[in-house]
Amino acid sequence: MEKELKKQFETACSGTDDVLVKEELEELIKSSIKSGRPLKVKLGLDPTAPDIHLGHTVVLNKLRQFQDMGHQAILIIGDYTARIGDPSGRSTLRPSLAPEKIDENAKTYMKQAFKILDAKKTEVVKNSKWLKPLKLEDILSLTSRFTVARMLERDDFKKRFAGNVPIAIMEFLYPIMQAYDSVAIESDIELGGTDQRFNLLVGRELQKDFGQKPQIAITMPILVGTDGVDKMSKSLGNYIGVTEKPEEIFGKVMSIPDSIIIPYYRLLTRLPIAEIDEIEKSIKVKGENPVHSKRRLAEMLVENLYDSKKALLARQHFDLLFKEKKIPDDIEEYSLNGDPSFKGLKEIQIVTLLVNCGLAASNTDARRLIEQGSVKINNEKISDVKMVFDKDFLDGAIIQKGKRFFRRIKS
RNA sequence: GGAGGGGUGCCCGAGUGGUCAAAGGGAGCAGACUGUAAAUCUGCCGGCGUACGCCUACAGAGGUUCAAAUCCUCUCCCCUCCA
Repeated sequence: MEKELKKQFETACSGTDDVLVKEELEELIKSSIKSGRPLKVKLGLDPTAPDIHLGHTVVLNKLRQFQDMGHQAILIIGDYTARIGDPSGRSTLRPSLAPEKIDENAKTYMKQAFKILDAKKTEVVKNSKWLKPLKLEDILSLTSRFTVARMLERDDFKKRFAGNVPIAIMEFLYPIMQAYDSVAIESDIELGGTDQRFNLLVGRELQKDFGQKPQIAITMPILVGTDGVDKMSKSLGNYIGVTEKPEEIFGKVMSIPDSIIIPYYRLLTRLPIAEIDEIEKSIKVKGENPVHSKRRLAEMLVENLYDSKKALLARQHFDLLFKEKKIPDDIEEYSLNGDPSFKGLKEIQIVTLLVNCGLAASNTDARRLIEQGSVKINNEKISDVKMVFDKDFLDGAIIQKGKRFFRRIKS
């Protein structure tokens, strides 16, 4: 019992940014073990942006850990909140989403989220279920429990208020609605990113007001992107999407800087803390070459999102390409006959070919690449910009740009 | 409403009549080294052309001039100070 408690508690806290309040969490786990009642662990999701990357999975992984310990995961789809449109961030009002669009987004989101979560053990609810029936009097009663000063404690509100950036009254309602979700499902624990800290705490307060035991707020750190500098985001291009191909994911992980290997282990894998500490020690203290840990990480991440077989294949693909410098066999094809600009031609210029098959951005770019010696056809370096090829010769040939871009040419 | 400052290539930023496709840095691409790491070094980094060359570009529209990112006019946008 003591051992189980320690294990669960440590797992719950591992990799977190903050746990409020730790003592209460320990109590909670203890009573759960004693009574055999699983804890309700809540995670709210925003059905406006359905495409998820590893940054989003940090919190999903944490939820999965709870599932694995036998607790109840509850995903809340913020359909009601999304329908109204969140004006957060400047004055631009986000367009309110149509219900069908919300459903569609939620569906794609879940399809991706279930790469991490155990779908069978996840309860999914829409918050319109309890938010929609609320009457104005209910809402007034809810809002009367919070003060403007309290709301202004939230960091972004505070900054906007100080900087004279407008805050819509409605925005104050968002934390309250989210808090009401916790009341509605009587959550024991709510997960979120560091930016959710305030909202999670409001949940605690509201639950207390409703005579419930306040939820534990667990915040997870923001994941740094593959560049090792900025937070992972699609717009910065430093992300790894969960729907990307296994080889792609493996490759991207292999390109991350050494400095973030351990943080990735902590936030993206479900390895026991002790084991991660061990890996860290072997690199930092024993001076082991970090590639080994990185390869293992890459394989694990692919396995998480796909399966062990795909992970193995991805690794083999990688080795083939970079260790043995061989040409992979699943190369994108490019058909000469399918390209109208080559119609009727017997001879094809290398520059045009590079552009048309998508390996070069422009003729100038193509010429540049050739001059710098990065273009190969059938493993032979092309050094002459004016090179012309016979169409028949090109059939089945493999054209390569740099280290990792290939095209198989068909006539 | 008044006064002033500013908008330059993917980003930051220099440039105040020709020598400007526009310094410098970052990002990016390619090469060397390596572990698709970091650091470092080299080359490239608007488009078209084999090339002397041409076209497009310094918020937008006009104008002055042999010549404009640079001067003038108007328009739009941003910032600071005063009321």
